[in-house]
Amino acid sequence: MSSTRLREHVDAESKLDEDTADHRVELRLWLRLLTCANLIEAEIRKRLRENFDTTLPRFDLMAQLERAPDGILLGELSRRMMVSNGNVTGLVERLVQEGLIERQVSERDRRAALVRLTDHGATVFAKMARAHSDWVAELLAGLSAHDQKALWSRLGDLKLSVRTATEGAADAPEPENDR
Amino acid sequence: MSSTRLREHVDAESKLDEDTADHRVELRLWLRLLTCANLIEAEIRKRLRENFDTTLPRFDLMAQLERAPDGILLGELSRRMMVSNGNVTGLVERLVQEGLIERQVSERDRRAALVRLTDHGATVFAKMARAHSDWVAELLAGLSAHDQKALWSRLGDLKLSVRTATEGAADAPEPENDR
DNA sequence: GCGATTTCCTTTAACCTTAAACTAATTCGG
DNA sequence: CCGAATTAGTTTAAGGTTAAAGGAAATCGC
Repeated sequence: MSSTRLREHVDAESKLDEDTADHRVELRLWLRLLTCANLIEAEIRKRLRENFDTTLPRFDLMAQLERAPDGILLGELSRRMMVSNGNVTGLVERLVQEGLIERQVSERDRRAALVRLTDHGATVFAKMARAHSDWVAELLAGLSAHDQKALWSRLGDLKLSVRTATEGAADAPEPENDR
Repeated sequence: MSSTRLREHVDAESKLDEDTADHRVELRLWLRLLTCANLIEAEIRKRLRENFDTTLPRFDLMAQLERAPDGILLGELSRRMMVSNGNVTGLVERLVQEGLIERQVSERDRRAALVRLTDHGATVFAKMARAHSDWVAELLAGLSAHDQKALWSRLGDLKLSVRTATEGAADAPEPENDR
């Protein structure tokens, strides 16, 4: 009844204090989004470790290579994975060590290096990818197909909102990981 | 016209191969969720670094302390932050070093240690929290209030789905970060 | 051609993160 | 009381991550 209850409806007032707006709704939304992503990610990391003795970054890297049978440059790889160059250097090093991928210095540009899955790597990745896919489906099983599509669509809006707010004056195509 | 176009409508067939189901929809949803979370998180990390010369984990830790003016045990802190004990040990070490928080060994249990914000830490955190809140609102500004609520609600379903799939036989209350 | 610039990648220093092993203090069962 | 089990934190080893600096090769502009 008192003023605190009323304030929600007094647009004239709330618009005036933009500098002190609390943004409660946005914060809760962001925290929940983060919680969801972290829960799923943690579970997938755990299962990758337990079942295949590997990590999510290595899996992600191999997933990129699987889509590029002819190999891919390190720079392009780091762009697609949205991580730094130095990061890829280390990941590639370890995966080569494990015999899952191979590096090859480019003929026409000796700065550049191509990486691709080895046969063994492709075999291993196929197994991991199937399991990974099943796990994700299992974790999302509580949502109907309709809900999944609705959520996907709303996340599309969110992605656009973030990109718009971030890319100040840019208009770069940007990597599309999720179509 | 051809069979590929038809297949989408042939339920009898798709239900039969559950073992080889491709889970395309679920995978795309998960990838998009991850992309959104990563975009926002990366931007916030960047701004925390540029504006306050700090990191997201430190900010998160201080946010927990701000909600517990009387201090909090390290174990409880690691539970609320959903990270390992050892992780908290290191973060606390650095924040103490910076004079933003203080540690105090418990009187009644000399294994346990309380941490709380220093006055300086509280002042600094207040500034960071306001900025952080504004940033999140800015990034989500492309969504109407209605869309935000709808997304929040769908993420609630998702969270439940993941928790259900994860907590095999458990029934723990679980920390609630986003209410 | 050739110096300046750009591009591709690696290295470095610092931090975050975890699982597993460990230390020290408390509590529990007799 | 005292040994066993539990609990609170720390340490360690390994890895992921970044920004910034650096090295080497290619390209650009005259």
